[in-house]
Amino acid sequence: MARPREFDERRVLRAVREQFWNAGYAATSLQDLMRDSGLGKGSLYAAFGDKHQLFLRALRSYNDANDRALRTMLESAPRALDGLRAFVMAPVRDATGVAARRGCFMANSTYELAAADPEVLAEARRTYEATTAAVAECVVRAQREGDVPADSDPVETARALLAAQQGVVFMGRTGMDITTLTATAGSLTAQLLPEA
Amino acid sequence: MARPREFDERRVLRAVREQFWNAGYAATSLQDLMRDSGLGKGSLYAAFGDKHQLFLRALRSYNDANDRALRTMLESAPRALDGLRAFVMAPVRDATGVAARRGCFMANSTYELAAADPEVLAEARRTYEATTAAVAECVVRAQREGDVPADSDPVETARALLAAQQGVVFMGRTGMDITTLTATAGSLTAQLLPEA
DNA sequence: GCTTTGGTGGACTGATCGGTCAAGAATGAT
DNA sequence: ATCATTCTTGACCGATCAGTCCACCAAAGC
Repeated sequence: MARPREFDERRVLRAVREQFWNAGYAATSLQDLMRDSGLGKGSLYAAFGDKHQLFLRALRSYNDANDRALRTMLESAPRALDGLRAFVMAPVRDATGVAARRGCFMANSTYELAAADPEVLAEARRTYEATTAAVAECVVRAQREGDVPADSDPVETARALLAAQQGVVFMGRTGMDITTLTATAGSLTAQLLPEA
Repeated sequence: MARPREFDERRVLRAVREQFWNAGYAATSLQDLMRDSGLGKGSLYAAFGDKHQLFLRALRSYNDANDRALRTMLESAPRALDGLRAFVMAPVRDATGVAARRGCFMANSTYELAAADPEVLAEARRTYEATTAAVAECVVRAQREGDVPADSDPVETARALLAAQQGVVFMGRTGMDITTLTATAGSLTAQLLPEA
């Protein structure tokens, strides 16, 4: 029929996501996106719509990938309690501290845009509800395994763990050194979850 | 000597801070600042320097005011433990949820700029170290009053409480309804601090 | 090999950005 | 009243922005 696309959509989305993640939405220009994706303006617009739609595409794919990874991690943990601990400690998993400074793409976007951008706000809510649900499910398993008190509310516990995790993400964003940050995350984990 | 200023510097800083707080740095234009402050471009530049310097001025004055308010609150608490609880619950003090959605000016700014702006990063570190110190001091008092175990490290405890508080701030920013948010904050407080 | 279809990339546009500057206005000093 | 000084205002600047558009081109069907 006609000329086929010369680019891989996923590759483009990945490049674009890195740029938005590093610099934020407003501080990323179309020139940056063209450079990183290797595409011209016309191609970007034809394939993804305007800057805002492209951003949402990148954000959603990031969240979906994250959600899948989280569920895999939680489900594959030998004991559910280990999964919950790893969840809170996830922001400090990179021992160099680079990842901690970079933060979470969704969290960064929420802070920058959620107040003024309904679509980003909706995506934030959707994502954190999905995360809460996955963690709550893991809490239920931990209760079955006898590691978490049976009388605690799984969803409420999940929300507290998520808030704690995001607190760690935030402290990382302030440039706190990774050693101190890891200690803080560990201290939160120890107090919010039963000891082994 | 010469013509006196027609504006009150603090009034201008307050107006400017509100705008930066509501919209963020990049999304605030000089026109917005002129409208809200009532000043012309020339006056703003003569009095505060460029947009970035003006932003830093607003941010620092916000942090200083916050720090004073925090210390007053902590010191005037009848029992130090009450002060610590109030610290974690502060983000949900406004029962309408409006304040929770708006978040914290310093946290918003950290997420938007700290990765790329060394001055904002430095201000973030300075602020959170000051906050940690104030909270740690209050933890020491709580230990003296017998409400917090004497063997826990005050600074480490303070960092965990700060991270938890910022986690609550973040959840508020995602638009979580104030009732759920308050429950989450309460649940964190209950687990991180001894019951009354 | 010609036509058709859709992808590509860069020139172009109008708007808006942050920042400068000069001319005028208001004041205190003399 | 006059002058020196500082503040105020808005016109103006170059740069950059997101977004449009079109000439060109590559591939598939005939």
